[in-house]
Amino acid sequence: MDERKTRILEAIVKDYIESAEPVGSRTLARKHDLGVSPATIRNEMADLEMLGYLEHIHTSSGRIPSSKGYRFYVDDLLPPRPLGAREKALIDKWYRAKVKAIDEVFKETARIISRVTGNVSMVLAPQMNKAAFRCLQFLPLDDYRAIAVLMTDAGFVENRIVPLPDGASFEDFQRMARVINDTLAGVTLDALPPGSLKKIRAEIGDEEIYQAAIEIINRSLDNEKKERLYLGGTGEMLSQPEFRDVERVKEILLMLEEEELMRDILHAHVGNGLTVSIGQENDYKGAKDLSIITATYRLGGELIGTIAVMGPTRMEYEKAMALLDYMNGHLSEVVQKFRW
Amino acid sequence: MDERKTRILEAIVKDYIESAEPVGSRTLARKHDLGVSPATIRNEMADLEMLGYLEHIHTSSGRIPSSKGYRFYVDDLLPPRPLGAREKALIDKWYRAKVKAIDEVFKETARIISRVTGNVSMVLAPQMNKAAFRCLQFLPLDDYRAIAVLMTDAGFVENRIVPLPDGASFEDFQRMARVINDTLAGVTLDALPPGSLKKIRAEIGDEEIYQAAIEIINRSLDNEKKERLYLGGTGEMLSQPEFRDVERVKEILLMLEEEELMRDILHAHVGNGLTVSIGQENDYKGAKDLSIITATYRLGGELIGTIAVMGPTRMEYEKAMALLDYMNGHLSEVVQKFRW
DNA sequence: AGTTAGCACTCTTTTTCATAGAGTGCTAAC
DNA sequence: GTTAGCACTCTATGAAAAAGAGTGCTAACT
Repeated sequence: MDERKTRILEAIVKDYIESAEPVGSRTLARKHDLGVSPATIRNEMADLEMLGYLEHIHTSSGRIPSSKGYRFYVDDLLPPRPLGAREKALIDKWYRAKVKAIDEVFKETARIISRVTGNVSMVLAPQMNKAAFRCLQFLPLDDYRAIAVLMTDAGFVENRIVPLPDGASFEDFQRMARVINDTLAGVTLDALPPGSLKKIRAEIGDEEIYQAAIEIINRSLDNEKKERLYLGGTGEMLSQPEFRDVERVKEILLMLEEEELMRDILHAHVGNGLTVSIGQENDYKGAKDLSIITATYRLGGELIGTIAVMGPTRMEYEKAMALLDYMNGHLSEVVQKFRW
Repeated sequence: MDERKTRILEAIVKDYIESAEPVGSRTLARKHDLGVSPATIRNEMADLEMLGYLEHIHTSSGRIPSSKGYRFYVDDLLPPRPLGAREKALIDKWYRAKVKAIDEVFKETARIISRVTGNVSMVLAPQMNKAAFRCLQFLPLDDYRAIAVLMTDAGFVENRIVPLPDGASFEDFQRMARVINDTLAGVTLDALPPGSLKKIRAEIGDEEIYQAAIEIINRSLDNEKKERLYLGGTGEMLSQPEFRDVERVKEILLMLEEEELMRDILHAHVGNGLTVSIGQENDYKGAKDLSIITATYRLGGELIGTIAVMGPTRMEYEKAMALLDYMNGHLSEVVQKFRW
């Protein structure tokens, strides 16, 4: 990979990202001032194809970048470019206007991402079990039931209706809450230390109430393991010429509707900061011609959520990465603020 | 509209719903045993077109039903058919397997509807302000803040972080909660009787705490006026031949992403029980070639939510209506159960 | 040895044209 | 009132031709 090959590859990737059309040697020579003739470019292209950076649809159409080509472009050619001040200001303004509740932060984040990039965006809201336990309270409902309200570090409140076991009174539950609060304060929900359960059991005494307590904690965990997924831009996506085929669109929409699947895909891609996964590199076979960029946000060093862009491999990586990076910082900050 | 015209119109609508192709006289005569020749059918078709029940794309293609044609079909020709026992059993089973929390009832309802009808489905979860106030509680958070938990009749719990005004203690808040609970129990949130506010004010005494109380109630209302909208089947929809055109699909997806808009559309269509709105009849211009069927569910006579199917005017009305009717009853029941 | 011009060849896209098929509308006969 | 027949219209389909873009290779050039 000498200097010239690099420049030509870069030009091809850029052109293709812009035009969505296979790039030929002549056009390339005309548009970019590479200082060599189309013939030379053709030779270089043949080399680049041999090396696996480019692909050929058929004998006589221009080249398109392969996954490897994009990979090289993203890793070695893209200067990390921060988002422009104007865009930042716009985003901040949008947030201020739209966001009234914590839920909406995620929704609007997804919206902004899809608007700016023209692709599908996904936002995984913080997982409760990754957040630390803060406090558990009960509210009386009637003689048989109470509402358990569970709060975490990240500003989330979860509630659940729980039946009172026979013979237990609301006061028993209050006591149970006190014990649990004392024991679990600050503990991460997905890693309850085994000792703490024993301690709770000992403190509570009554076996039936202890079972109820465990039940509540487990139920909350159960539900919250499925973090909320916010999707945006399914309509936007159709502007991309690669989705002119309705069948393909259908496949993708069906995929997007499988929340479980999308969560799995996002989890698989989580890394440190920005992660780019290009075409073939994706594990899921329905995404072999898609690229996924993810960014993760943290709270106190602990990973609690993910935002992502998904689009055709021919994607404006630079823009998407800069945006994701910014939104990520933003989101971390917002979640931070909601911490108490 | 004599007997024969009616039969012919019915045959055309059914054929068109099934095939999505304009229906011609010859084919119609062959498939249905109408006892008359194609020529007669042609004459009748011409009449039906004159009367506005049928339409013509161009001189020599078969007829397709107009909005008026569908309307006649739906109103006068469709026998109200309940859902088959097998389907019902399937749905009930599905619910049992999938639904673990109240949220999921709505999500899965949307999913079932879109699966069965092959169209987009929408479910509006109960509005809090249509439900009756049940109880307000506070949980201490830190020295400056508390969590207000608001519960309603319909089984929903809403929480919100509220700052304690200067000089107020948590005990003041507890007292305030007591007053509010006593005063507002059973009152519908969107119609707080003016007298009750005065009463609360008098009881609380302290002006600042009173303001905080009002603030909390208002904020909750504010947020809950936007009931949750669950969407399903955007992928399913693409199986319909009328959506072979990507541009059209894009428009619809963009429309569906506008939650506000969708809510408005649903609200506009709400009636008693099943409502069918066909093509032109729709107010929103992006839905002029779509039909929307809605059903509303109630709690104690009060309307609290809506479920809907949206698809091309060429829709299996019979199936969709039967399904919606069943799901509706089901949902009313579920919400009822969650009542306390 | 690297670079370039030239040219034959390939493959796609677009256009044109002809044809087949489905359907209508009208007239005249039943 | 119903039907058969027929001319006419419009669409869909497919073949063939032409245009366009691009490659790969060879030979010439620096």
